[in-house]
Amino acid sequence: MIKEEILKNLKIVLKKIGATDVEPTLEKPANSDFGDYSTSLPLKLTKQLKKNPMTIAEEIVKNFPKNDLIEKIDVIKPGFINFWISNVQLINQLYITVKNDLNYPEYHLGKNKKLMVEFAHPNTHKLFHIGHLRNISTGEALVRIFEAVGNKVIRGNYEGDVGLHIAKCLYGIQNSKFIIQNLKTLQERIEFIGKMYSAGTKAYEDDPKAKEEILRINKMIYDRDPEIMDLWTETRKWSLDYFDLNYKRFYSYFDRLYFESEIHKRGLEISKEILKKGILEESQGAVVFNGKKYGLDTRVFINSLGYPTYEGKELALAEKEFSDFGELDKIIHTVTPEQTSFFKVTFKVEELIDEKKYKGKQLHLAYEWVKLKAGKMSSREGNIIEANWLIDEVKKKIAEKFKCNEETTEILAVASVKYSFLKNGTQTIIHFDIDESIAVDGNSAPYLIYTYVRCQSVLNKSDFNNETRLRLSGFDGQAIKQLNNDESNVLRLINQFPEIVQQSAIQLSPNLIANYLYDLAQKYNYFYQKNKILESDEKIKQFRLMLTAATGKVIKEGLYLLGIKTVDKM
RNA sequence: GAGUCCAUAGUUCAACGGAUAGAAUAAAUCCCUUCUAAGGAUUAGAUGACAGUUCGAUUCUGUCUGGGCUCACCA
Repeated sequence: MIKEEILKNLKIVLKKIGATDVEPTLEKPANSDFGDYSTSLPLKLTKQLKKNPMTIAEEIVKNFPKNDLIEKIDVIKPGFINFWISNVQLINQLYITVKNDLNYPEYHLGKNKKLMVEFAHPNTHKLFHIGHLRNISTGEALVRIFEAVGNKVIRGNYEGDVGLHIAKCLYGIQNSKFIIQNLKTLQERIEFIGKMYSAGTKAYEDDPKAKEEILRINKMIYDRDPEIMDLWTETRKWSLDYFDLNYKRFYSYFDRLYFESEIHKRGLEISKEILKKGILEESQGAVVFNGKKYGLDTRVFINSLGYPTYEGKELALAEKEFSDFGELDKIIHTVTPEQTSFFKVTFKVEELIDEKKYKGKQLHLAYEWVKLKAGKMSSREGNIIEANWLIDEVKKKIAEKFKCNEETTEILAVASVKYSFLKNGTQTIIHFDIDESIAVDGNSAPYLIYTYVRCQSVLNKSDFNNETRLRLSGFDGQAIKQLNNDESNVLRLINQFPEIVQQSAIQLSPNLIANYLYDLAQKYNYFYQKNKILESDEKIKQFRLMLTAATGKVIKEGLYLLGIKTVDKM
């Protein structure tokens, strides 16, 4: 990597001119007039070296080793040094991009190069809504990005299949007098349990008797009472079958599904053990963690009925997750931000249980909500947007506009929705409006995919093949002199791709890749508009075909990292 | 009340402490016998308020204003 090379050289130079204790830094200037990389080191060194920044800059440049990676080094007031990568190097990288598999710089969260990304987290008997879709889009992208930079990543998914929400749903079913055997399709079944959950929730709030009954059902589920088990097992399976279809539709899968039903017993055990050890304490009939001395909230681990809460269960989940796949460097929990207090507390308790095993090993990635522009999404108000419903709506929109076949329409619809989530930072609350939010033009997946298709189309019309690519290995001189601005912009962006991927891993930010791809597509389309490819002189034509091939490859690979498929024809 | 996250064009979003704060969309104008116009070009528009740190602040710190979320037995 050129970046590393420059940094290495800067380090040597700094030592030479007597600057100590400074880590060299390189920035990527927003404005391309300022080179491919730039550093503001001279400005930072003025105090230490007691010289003015321009003098320091000149000194650094004077001592900077000559090499053919760098074409030009500029010093610009008040004290920036700008580096320009040589065309030879850029084209060499372009060649590598087209010819070989893309190679990303590595990034690891620890020595084992192994982590778990825990995501999706739908609860059975409840709707799979657009919030889950954002979660799964984010989680899947993170998994692929971390794999790309050299990690073994385990996909975990913690699904809630016991607890009050289930009891509410089952209560609803028992009181509906509806014969569930009459429900034939999965779709009907899913809609049915959705309605029953709403009915149960309403009864729980409005009717004290119903509440009592629901609590009884809840207890029966925890105790695996035969009287309720059949219904529980059957309806649970409906949900799980449905989730499987969803995961498939969104191009995701999991190495391990964790269920609350499989861990709540152990959660209770652990909570009781650490109560004895004094980590937890009794209070008002419940077992709680008193977080005050750590500046944390007090939270309940065993409720006064003797059942483990979400917190209590989490202890067992952590135990399992950290033992199922050998030693992990990190577990990334992709969960909404209102759980921040919950995770702070459970991480702390786990650390108190076994510092060596847990401390610093977990991270709560608080990705934000998808909110409705007109009010909140709430099951009580019945205005939750189901994930599949949204995709189907977008699909209709795309079918109208693009008139492509079913398979392509499906891919574009999923791509549009995923991309519209992923182009935002994880911390951004998405204000959702069905008419505006899933744009199919502008900064959107169809735009990127269209650009990809355009690249393929050009290549297909050319004689571009392996042989001509190989002939280009000696590509230099003449063509380089003719490199114009449009070509240069695309070329430089293509060179940045591996670094962008690494950055997005470091910052846990898939949106960096999304924005980069959009930038690349824009630059390529501009180039395409202004420059003929197939009708140029042979050498230029070959070079432009290389650019086209690389652009297509990078878009496809970048979209793959975001969990988005491309098509070859639109 | 305490904690936490957030505040950028009309709207929806970008911007590792750097240089002229980028896009999309909405508006106007222009480019189709075309390598896919599902595209491209041009014009106009923004950092909530006040201090501080810094050579330099949208970014860091403090106060204020306005929001979201959380703070004991739901998950």
